[in-house]
Amino acid sequence: VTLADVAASAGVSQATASRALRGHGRISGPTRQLVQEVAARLRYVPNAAARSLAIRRTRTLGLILVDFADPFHAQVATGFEAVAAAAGYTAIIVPGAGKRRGEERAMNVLIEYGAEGIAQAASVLDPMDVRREASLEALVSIQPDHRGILSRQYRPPPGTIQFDDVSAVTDAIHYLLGLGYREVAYVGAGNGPSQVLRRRTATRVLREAGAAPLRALTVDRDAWRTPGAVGSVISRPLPQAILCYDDTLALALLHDLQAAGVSVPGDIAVVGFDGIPYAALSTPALTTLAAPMVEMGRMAASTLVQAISTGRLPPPVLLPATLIVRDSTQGDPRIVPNA
Amino acid sequence: VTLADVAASAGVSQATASRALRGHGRISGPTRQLVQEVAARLRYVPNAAARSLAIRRTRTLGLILVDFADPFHAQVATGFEAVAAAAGYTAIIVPGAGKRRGEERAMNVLIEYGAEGIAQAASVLDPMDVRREASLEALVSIQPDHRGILSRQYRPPPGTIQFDDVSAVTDAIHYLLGLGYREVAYVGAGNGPSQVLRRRTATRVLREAGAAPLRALTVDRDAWRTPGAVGSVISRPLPQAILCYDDTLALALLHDLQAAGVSVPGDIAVVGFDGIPYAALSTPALTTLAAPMVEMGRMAASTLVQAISTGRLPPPVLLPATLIVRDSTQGDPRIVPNA
DNA sequence: TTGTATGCGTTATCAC
DNA sequence: GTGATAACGCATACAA
Repeated sequence: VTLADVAASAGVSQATASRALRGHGRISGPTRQLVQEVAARLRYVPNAAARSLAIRRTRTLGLILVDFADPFHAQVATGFEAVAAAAGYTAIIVPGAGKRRGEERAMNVLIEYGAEGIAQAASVLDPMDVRREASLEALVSIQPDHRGILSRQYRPPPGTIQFDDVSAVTDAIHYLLGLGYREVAYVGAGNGPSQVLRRRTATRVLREAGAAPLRALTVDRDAWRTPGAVGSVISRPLPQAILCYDDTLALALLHDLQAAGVSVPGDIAVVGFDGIPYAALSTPALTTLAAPMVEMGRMAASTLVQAISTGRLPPPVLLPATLIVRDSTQGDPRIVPNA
Repeated sequence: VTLADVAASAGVSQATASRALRGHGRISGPTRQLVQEVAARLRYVPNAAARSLAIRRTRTLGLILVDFADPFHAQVATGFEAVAAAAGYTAIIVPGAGKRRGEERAMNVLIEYGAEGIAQAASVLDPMDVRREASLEALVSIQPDHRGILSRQYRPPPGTIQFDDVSAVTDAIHYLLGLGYREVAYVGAGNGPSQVLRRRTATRVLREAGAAPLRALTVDRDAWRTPGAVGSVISRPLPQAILCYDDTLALALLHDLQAAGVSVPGDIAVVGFDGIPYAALSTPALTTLAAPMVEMGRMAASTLVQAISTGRLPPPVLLPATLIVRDSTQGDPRIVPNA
C-alpha cells in the first residue's frame, strides 16, 4: 500500500496526501483528518527508501563495533541507539569483528545505506583515513584501536571520544603500590594497540616508581573462553598483583586462580578494566577502572547529530577513569571518580 | 557521486554503467573493465535506497530484541547478523526494551525500512497479531514472551523458535532432587509470561515428586544491578537449592549469598538459566540450563531467508535444554545435552 | 553489446 | 488549499 493508494482512496491528489500525512505544508483541517484516517485504515507505512531518495536525507546514524556479545560494546551501543532514536535518527549497528576486512565491509554497508554520521568503536581503521577516503565529515571514533595511537606524536583528531588509558593505568598502579604491592604483572589479550598502550604505561609507571619491573603476560584474544587458559600463564613465583587488559579477562583470571586454590585478594590482587556490569557480581567483586561506556555511546550519537547540522566536529574528548575499588584488591571498597 | 557521474566519466550510458558494475546483463569485457575502474577511481558507492526502490527489494532483515546489553540477546544478535550477512542481507537490529510501545516503534522502523523478514526475540508482541496487522509473512519469533504462551491451549505458530522451558525446568528440578535437595526455591525477575511459565513448571514438578512445595520468590527485573537486592529476598531458614530465572540473576545471587557468608554449594545450591558466557567464570562456576543462543539467532535468520524465497514458514521448533553442571551445585561437573 | 526511456514511492516546486 | 509534475539514483524492458 503506497501513498498513491491512500490518495486515491481518499479522493485527493498524491501531493495533498503527502502534506496531510506529514503535517507539513498548508492543508485544511478536514482534508488532513480524512487522509490520516484513510491511511490508518489502509495501514499505510511510508517507504523509507523512497523518502530518503526524495529528501536526500536518510536520518540514519551508523555504529561500527567489534562484537555484540562484548559487554563494552553492548553498553556503547545502548547509549548510541538511545540518543539516536531520541534525536529522530535510526541507528544501524554493524559488527566489524575487530578486523580490517570486517570493518571495511561494515563501513561500506553504512555508506550504501546513506548513514549521515558514523561512529566507529574500538576500530582498527584510522578515522583520518576513513574521513579522507569516504569524504565523510560526520565521523566519530570511540576508543580508537588502530596503530596510530601508539605513535609518539599521536594527537587524537576532532570527533575522538576516548577513555584516558594512560592516567587510568597510572592511577591503578599507584593504587596498587599504595596498598603495598611491589610485584605487579599485566595480562593482555591479543596484541591490539590499545592493549600495548596499557602495558607500556604500566611498565613506565612501575619503573618511575622504582618498583619491580612489570611482568608482562599475554594470552589469546579469547582465551577467557577456555577454562584455565588465562590462569595458566601465571607462573610461580606469583606476582602480588595483576592488572588485566579488560574485565572479561580479569573475571576469567579470578576464576582460574581460585580454581587452582589461589586466594584473591589474599594471595594476589586483581584489577580489571572497563567496569562492565558483571565485574560487580563476581566473588570477590572485581576492582576495576570503569569507563563511562553508555555515556560514550550517547556522546558519540549526540556529537554526530551536532556535526550533521553544523558540519563541524568538536575537539577530542578524553574521559577520566573511575577507579572502583571492590573486593579483589585489599583496599577498602570505594569509588574514586576522576582517578 | 552517482551512477550518472560514473557513466559520464566513462563515456557510456547509465544503463551500461549499471550493467558493468552489477556484472549482470550482457556486457563486453573492455567496457566492464573501464567502468569498474572509473567507479573505483571516483569512489562510487551505490545508493541502497535508490537500488531498493528500483528492484523493489531491500535485502534487509530486521531483529527486534529487548536490549543490547543483555547477554542472551547479544548472543542471538551475533548469530542472526552472521547468517544474514552470509546470505547477502543486511541485518538491522532494534531494541524494543521489552515493552509494548518500544517494540511497536521498533517494528515500525523495520517496516519503513522495508525489512523483508523480521525476527522478534523475547517479544511481548504476539507474532500472530503482528503478522495480521503488518501482513508480513516472513516473521519469526524467538523465545516468545507474550501473554499467549501461558494459555493452556497455546500452540506455537509456524516460525517460532524456542527453548524448551518446560522440560528444562523439569530436568533441573529432577537433577536437584537427585542430588538429595528437597527444599527448592525459585527466584524470578519481573513478571513476564516466560518467567511465570518456569515458576509454574517448577511448582508442578516438585508437587508431582512429592517434595516440599516450591518457595517462589520474585525480585525486580533489574534487581541484579543493586548489590544485595537479590540476596535479600532469601530468608531463613534457607532453602537447600535455588533455581533462578536467568544467569544474570543467578550470578547476582551467588555474589550476595557469598557476601553474606553463605557457602555455595556448601549451604545452598544455585542453578541458572541461559548459559551466558559469564556463567562459566563465576566462583563457584554456575550450573545452568543452557540455551543455544547463537544458534537460535542463526536459525532465525536462515528461516527468514528461506521464508522470503518460498513464502512459507517452517513449523515451530522446540530446542532442547543442555544442563551444564558446574560448581554451584554438588554434582560432578558434566554436560547433559538434550536434558 | 549499447543506449533510450520508464518506473520505483516520496517530496517539493510550482501553477491554479 | 490543492493538484500536476519534476526530481531523487538506480535497474531494466525494449529498441537500435
